[in-house]
Amino acid sequence: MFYISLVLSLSAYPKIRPKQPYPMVNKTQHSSNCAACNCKASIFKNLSPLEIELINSSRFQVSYKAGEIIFKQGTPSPYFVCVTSGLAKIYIEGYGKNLILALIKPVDYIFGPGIYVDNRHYYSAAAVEDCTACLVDVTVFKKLIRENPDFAEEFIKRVSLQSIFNFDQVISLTQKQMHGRIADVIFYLSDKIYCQNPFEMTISRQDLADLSGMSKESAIRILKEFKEEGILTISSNTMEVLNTKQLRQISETG
Amino acid sequence: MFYISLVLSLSAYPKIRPKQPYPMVNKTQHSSNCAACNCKASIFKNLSPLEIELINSSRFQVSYKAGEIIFKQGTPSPYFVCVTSGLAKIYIEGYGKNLILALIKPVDYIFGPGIYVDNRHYYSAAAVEDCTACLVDVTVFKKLIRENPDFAEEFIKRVSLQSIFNFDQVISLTQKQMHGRIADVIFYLSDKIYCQNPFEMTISRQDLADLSGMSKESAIRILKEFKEEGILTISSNTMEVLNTKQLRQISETG
DNA sequence: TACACATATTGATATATGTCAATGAAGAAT
DNA sequence: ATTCTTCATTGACATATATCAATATGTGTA
Repeated sequence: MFYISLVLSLSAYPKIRPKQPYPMVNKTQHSSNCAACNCKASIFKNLSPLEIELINSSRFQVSYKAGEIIFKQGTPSPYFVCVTSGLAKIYIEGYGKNLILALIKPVDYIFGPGIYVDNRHYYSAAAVEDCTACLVDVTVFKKLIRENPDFAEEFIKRVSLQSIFNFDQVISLTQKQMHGRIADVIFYLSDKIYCQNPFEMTISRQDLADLSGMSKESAIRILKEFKEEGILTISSNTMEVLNTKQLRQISETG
Repeated sequence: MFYISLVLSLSAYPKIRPKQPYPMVNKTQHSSNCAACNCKASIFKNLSPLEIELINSSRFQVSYKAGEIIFKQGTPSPYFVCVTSGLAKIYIEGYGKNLILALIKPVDYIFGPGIYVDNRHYYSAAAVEDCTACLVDVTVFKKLIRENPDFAEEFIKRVSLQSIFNFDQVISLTQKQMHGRIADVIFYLSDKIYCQNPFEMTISRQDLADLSGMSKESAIRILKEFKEEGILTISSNTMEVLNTKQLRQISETG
């Protein structure tokens, strides 16, 4: 499905975050100015210095520990969330299980479709690794959409890209068997999220299952088969794809 | 993902189109002016008379016979398509089978996500019943998005509504069993598309299967079970839901 | 160290669902 | 009418996948 949300992943994943606990900082703290920030989401590239300052003035920073919920499906949604470090997931809470729509890494944003409808979240978001994020008031965001056509166009473009990504996702979920779906998720992780080949999977097996729309046990079994066939190795959550070509073929033959 | 596309369904379905063959009119023909047209898509409500005229001047009308392809996944996409009569479907051609993302009825539009990306279609569209449609040059559409913030905001709102619809669709497809999925499709047809209770199903069983992500045979079997349980009746493609409450429960229990 | 707890793994089993093949029914074309 | 073609229906069967239960592994804490 279909396609899906207003989230984008365009930048490279910098470095795997060590699992050391962060100090909890949940109070508002204006850190360095947006204009000078190297964690600025690329969607803001078309904004003037004045407009950046507008974003900056309504912005505040929050830290989340791994596992913490960032926002919950059904709740009101007054913020544009920009993930500046760590890894988060957005997921729909369905009938007894979750479907992960995407993983969000720095510097990407989370901006649900409810904001232009009824100001509610239509999916939940949670920190997979310890995260920091900048929150921006949506009214500022909407104001800029109205006032800056380049920004509006860029936004629509990103929404469109996300739709296209989601088309592939729905087809994978509804028309491929488990092997193909797991293959797709592995490519998503290695190419789009961790962007390395031997990569440390900071997501759980349950998350892997929620990404591929199957039970945790099934996901584990497929992984085991892939190991036995020499397609990949896993040791203590570090996965390496050994036979990309074969994995690609599994993805394509469903 | 469902989650998916830039299509919207807001208006009521007027009347079931009889299956008489239309005269094929595939040449350009400017019919009556947009400004006076009662088939105007509601997304245009915020446009000034001057802007409406801009749409009108770049617009032309086409007829499609049932079964004909309107456009094909992968091809370039220079038009905004507004369905003015009949019924169309948009569908992704996946691995051996299709997934219908939505049915499009008058007066709704088809406007794929590729238009702001690489100008290609990411799904196909075909006439289910005989159709007429108005095509508008996308450059005109994009120009209006840039120049009229109300129109841009309305457009984003509709894209968002579609995303939300697609969330439900993906959850239905990936987390419900066949009975629940068929129930969802029946509600979609009776509440959103035909908008009547005894309604004539102008879509085929294959379409029904492609809407619910299962094989044609399975879809037929579930329908048969529903008939046997007295939930609905079908005679010569006229379906009537007899026990809405039970059908709703089947939808919710997956 | 030992315990408690969460997460990962494995096996056995039930079942939901697709595939294949055959038959029937309804139009369209001759 | 009769043939032809497409679509709908039904049954038999194979299998992909979830569920349940048991065990293992790891991780933080007292």
